Amino acid sequence: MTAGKSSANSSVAQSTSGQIHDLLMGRIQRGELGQDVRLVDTAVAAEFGVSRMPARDALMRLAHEGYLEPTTRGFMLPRLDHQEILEIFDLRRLLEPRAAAMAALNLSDEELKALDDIQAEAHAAMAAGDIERLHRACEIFRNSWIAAVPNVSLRKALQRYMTQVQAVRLMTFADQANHPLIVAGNTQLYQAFCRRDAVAAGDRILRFVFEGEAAYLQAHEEAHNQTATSSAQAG
Amino acid sequence: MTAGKSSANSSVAQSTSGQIHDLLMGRIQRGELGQDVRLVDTAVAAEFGVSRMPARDALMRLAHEGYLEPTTRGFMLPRLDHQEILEIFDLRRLLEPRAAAMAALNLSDEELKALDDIQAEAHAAMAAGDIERLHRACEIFRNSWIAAVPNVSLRKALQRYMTQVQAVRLMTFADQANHPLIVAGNTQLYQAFCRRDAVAAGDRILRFVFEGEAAYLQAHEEAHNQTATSSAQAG
DNA sequence: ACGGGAATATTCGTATACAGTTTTTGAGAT
DNA sequence: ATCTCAAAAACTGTATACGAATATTCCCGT
Repeated sequence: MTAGKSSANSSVAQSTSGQIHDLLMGRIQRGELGQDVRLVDTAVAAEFGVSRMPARDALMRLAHEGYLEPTTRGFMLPRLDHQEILEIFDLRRLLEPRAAAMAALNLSDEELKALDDIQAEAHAAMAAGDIERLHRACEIFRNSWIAAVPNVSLRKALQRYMTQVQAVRLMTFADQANHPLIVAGNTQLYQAFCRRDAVAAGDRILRFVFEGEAAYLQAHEEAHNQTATSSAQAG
Repeated sequence: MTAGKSSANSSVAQSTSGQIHDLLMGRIQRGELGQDVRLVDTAVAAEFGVSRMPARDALMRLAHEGYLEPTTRGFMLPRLDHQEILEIFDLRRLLEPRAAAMAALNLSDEELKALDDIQAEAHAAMAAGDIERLHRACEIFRNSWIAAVPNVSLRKALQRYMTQVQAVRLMTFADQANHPLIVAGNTQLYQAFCRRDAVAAGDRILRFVFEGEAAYLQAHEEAHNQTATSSAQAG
């Protein structure tokens, strides 16, 4: 709505710290940060050719927004624990059906076309077996329909759980068996949007969240077993 | 879960900026900030006897969390417009029933006792016709049961709309006819909590939000008419 | 060789300073 | 008296500096 109220939406950043914030968030969103990299304000400042203060502000802001986690030695990607992820699934079940329903009534033809395009991209990525590309396409698909939610407060609330959604996606995409489910789910959601069928859109996204939770639980289980066996081998 | 992960829960703050953040948030929560006060970092720093940096950090953090709004000259309470308030009612209808249901299953006997005490205080305030005191009591009642919501993410989401709740309360409390409705509603909610009746608690809070919206719409209408007549008189 | 503890290094939080920008103030002109 | 424009004040953002806390390293004793 208003132009540059907050730089959270990739709009132009006015201050240096805002620019660094957006740049780093882009890296986080694109998965360019390994799970073990430690972001230290001095290093970030040196990279951008500024003093510690803007870098520190950007890092602290990202931490407060939940995209990074402050440690005693630098900032790292948040190692979101199992419990937290489950809690956010709970929240998403409360919010996303209503949001999708409202989006169904509000999406413009141009926005629907964009959703169609990115769905085609997702299909191509799946066919090519390119997980990274599929991940990006799903991210864009989700952000696109969320952007059409007219309730600003609801929209912002959803955008806050981007990190959780991404983390879950990264875990569940590892199993290729999940890819068709995800793409088909998005296609059904898109079709509901095209029909302006708010009820179907809400139902579909609710099923989507449930399926996502199931896939996450399975991936979590497998990761847990793997860790157990490997540590058993080590010990 | 973990002890001092974030200082958002009134836990011990480690750094000066964290302490200032918590103190200022307490003032915001208790409604001690007028709609026109401008918080400037230098003034805050002087009040707490520190330099600008911790004060600035605290203010910016509060702004990023949504409790304050940055302006060209200091930070102010976010000025919610009509549309935004209605949107947040929508959000509250999605979140609060589930939150109250979970709180009903999670409230300890001590917490229930505290709710009972603050309800007695609310009754006394209503009998005395002390709007300010009733406002505070309702605020404490609400914060108390929300504090018992075990889902951390959901709890934080609810706490973000404190400003809206307060603004609505201030408007609707002006009409004394609303006072019995509010106190009676809280009493029913408390009784549902005591019975560990999650369904009744969820239903009750949903009705509460609807009633709050109706009262707000009426107050808004009246304020609108009053403005129209006064401007007509002036013109 | 291995464990413990002190010295070192790294990093964080805060203080102070300065430049750019915007709002307010005040003097002068109409 | 009011309007205009310039000077001043206030505020923000960033730079640099310093003390404190914590991790790391290295040396020494066992």
